[in-house]
Amino acid sequence: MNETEFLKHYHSDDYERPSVTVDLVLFTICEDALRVLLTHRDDHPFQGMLSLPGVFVQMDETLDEAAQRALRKKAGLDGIYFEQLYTWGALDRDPRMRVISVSYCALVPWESIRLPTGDAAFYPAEEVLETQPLAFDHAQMVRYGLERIRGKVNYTDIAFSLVGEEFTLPELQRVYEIILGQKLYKANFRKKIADKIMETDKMTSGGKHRPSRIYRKR
Amino acid sequence: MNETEFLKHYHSDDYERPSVTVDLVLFTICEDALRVLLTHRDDHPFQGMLSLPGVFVQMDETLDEAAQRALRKKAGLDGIYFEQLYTWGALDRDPRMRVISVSYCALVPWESIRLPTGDAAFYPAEEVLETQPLAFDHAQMVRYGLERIRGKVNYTDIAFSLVGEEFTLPELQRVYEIILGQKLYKANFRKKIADKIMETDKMTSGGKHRPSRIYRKR
DNA sequence: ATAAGAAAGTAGCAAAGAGCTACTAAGTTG
DNA sequence: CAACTTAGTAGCTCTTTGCTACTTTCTTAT
Repeated sequence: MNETEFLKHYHSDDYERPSVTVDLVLFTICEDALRVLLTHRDDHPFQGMLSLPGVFVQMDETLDEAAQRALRKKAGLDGIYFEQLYTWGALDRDPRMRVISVSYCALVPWESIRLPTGDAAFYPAEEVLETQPLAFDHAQMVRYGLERIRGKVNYTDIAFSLVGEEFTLPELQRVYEIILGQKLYKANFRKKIADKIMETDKMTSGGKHRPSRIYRKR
Repeated sequence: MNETEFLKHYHSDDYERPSVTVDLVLFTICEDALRVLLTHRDDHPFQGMLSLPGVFVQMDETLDEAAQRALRKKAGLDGIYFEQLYTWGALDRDPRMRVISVSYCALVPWESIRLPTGDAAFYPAEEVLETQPLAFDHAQMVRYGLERIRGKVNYTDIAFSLVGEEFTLPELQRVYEIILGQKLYKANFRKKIADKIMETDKMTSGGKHRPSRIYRKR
């Protein structure tokens, strides 16, 4: 039996299959806090609770494509940084049926956000985790996302995904501080990121104190 | 409509669903190299090529449970270290049908291995990746697994999962060197892991030179 | 005008960690 | 008992990080 023959006779309907979804942990920084996009659930299960935006994975799209579709559909965003986080497969994570969910983390500068229709809004991540339960296992996903960016901020460039194309160093430092949850020393910070940035000839203006130089990512 | 009512009326058969598998990247260290468990494929597709052991995820098991089942069934192993790696969802990764695969990485000391029946064997990971293609996207999975343990070896305890309960420091150092692909300085290495180990009162014997002290993980 | 206040940006020391070399210790083999 | 080999330690140097103190440049109040 050659390969063509084999494929012809192959039956793929022998087993029951789980549904697969992609859930999105979309972070931004606003008002000195990491915020995560959440929506109120209208329907059972977990009616009235907050949950992450998600989509079912279609048969003709990859996981990354499903994540991009979710970003576009639920947050009106395109072309921003995202990465796969973890895949969740507890039996009862959705009481309706077996659903396996691939979580994705995405980062966007606050200034790029134009929230579309619907009640989706950005909630302070730490605070919302402490004060209320989220639908499904979404609290675990948010925690996992926070861990991931905390773990990666020091040895990757992900922090730049949370500021615009042009930024000042105090602004960028604030991003690091919010992610890490601690104050950093100005001088050390600048030494560390010196090779990742390019200075422009522009300065901020209109502020109340000394203007700050504007930089771009190298 | 209350929640019970809702669940009763919920239809979960409206969408076509992908199959979900778990593929296992099982590493051990033998003959001064990281080796990965592979089997020869008997059937199409990729007949005759090497592939990772894998199982379909059943409706009554979690992803971790599926990974444990694969470990038990394909390698006769139980209770060893494993962690989820990444989930692969390319449309054509399996030509028969849409299959999404959750890859897991597992580590086992060479001395714990009793390979069961079948042709499964441990191949030097780097070498096999360079010399022949693997079935499906399994080469990517192996590469991802290698990256993961290289990335984690310096800030976690995963290296201990590749030695037995009792080990000497030259032996443990060799594990680090093989994972990182470079020689390490004895003195530095010992400083770095000093707080992770406990010395026993035992020494190696029967060797050709000075005996080495035997340690355990703290 | 000029001083005070506040944030931006820099200089430089101290402490800690990593890189490296050279030594001593304890076994086996000829 | 000398030579060899591997185990284990001491200690220097160099780089990085932690931290403090300073200078610079703007706004605001007097």
